[in-house]
Amino acid sequence: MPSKTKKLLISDYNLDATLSSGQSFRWQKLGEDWEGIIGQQWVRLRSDHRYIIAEAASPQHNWEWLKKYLQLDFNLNQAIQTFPDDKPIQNALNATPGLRLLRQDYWETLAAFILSATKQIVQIQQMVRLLSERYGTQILADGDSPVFAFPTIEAIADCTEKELRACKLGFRAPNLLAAARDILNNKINWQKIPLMDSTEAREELIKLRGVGQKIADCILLFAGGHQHVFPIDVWVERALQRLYFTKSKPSSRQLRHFADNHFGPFAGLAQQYIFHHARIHLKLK
DNA sequence: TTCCAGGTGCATA
DNA sequence: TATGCACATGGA
Repeated sequence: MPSKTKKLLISDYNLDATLSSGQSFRWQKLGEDWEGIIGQQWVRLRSDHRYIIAEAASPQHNWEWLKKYLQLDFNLNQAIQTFPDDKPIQNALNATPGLRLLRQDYWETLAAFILSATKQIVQIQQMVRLLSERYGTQILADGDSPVFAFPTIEAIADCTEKELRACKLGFRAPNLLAAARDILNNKINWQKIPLMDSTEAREELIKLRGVGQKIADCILLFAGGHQHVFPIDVWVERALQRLYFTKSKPSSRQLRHFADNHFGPFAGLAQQYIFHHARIHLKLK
């Protein structure tokens, strides 16, 4: 029977850390609950040690969309076994057990990370919210305020640069606009990206103005599920230097090489642990 | 007031 | 290949 609520069995799933770790920008914590938007669905989540309790705005025939987004079938323990046995990564693991990677929509991830350039996470959330309120469609929700899906590619492509700047995007506005229009004009092979290997997909994504390796890697990891991809941002760069290179100051090229060869097949997950650890626990800068 | 934020693109040497 | 800088906006 379709139901508005669902009890999902979990183990080692740290919902708080996962939803607040800078992968997705559409979640809000209200008391013990998380309210968020996944595609066209509003959902409220709450977790204890053994379950995530989900509540949707309308009765659901199946919950695969949520299971996929949360990656409930991902074997975290097996992935962690492949991590290097060194202090830094083990410390990051111990600091936030159960941190996971989500599997998000390609377009929304691309757009959000185009907006992420030199912005704090709270400000990215604000830009995404403004864009959604103004150019997304309203969706059914069971909370206190109206909720909007992230705007479609077409909706963004129809905007003017001025309208996007009015959503506080600043110099990111022309980049987001060009990305939407270039996708619709087939300037890049957008439809095939999910089928490509990571190298090919990255080459395709960085054809977009405002998308370099870091943003492309976030899309590959958070939307594409390319587990070995290791995005290096300022936090991760500082953390790697602090944790692994105490005596020398490696160039960003050397760091890139180190990251690609040190963390193994689930390097992307290792990156998320390092990022979260650096942001929450380490006094970097 | 000043500094800086999940970067990128471009100029310069 | 490496470094420096501009690019908007808002919070600390």
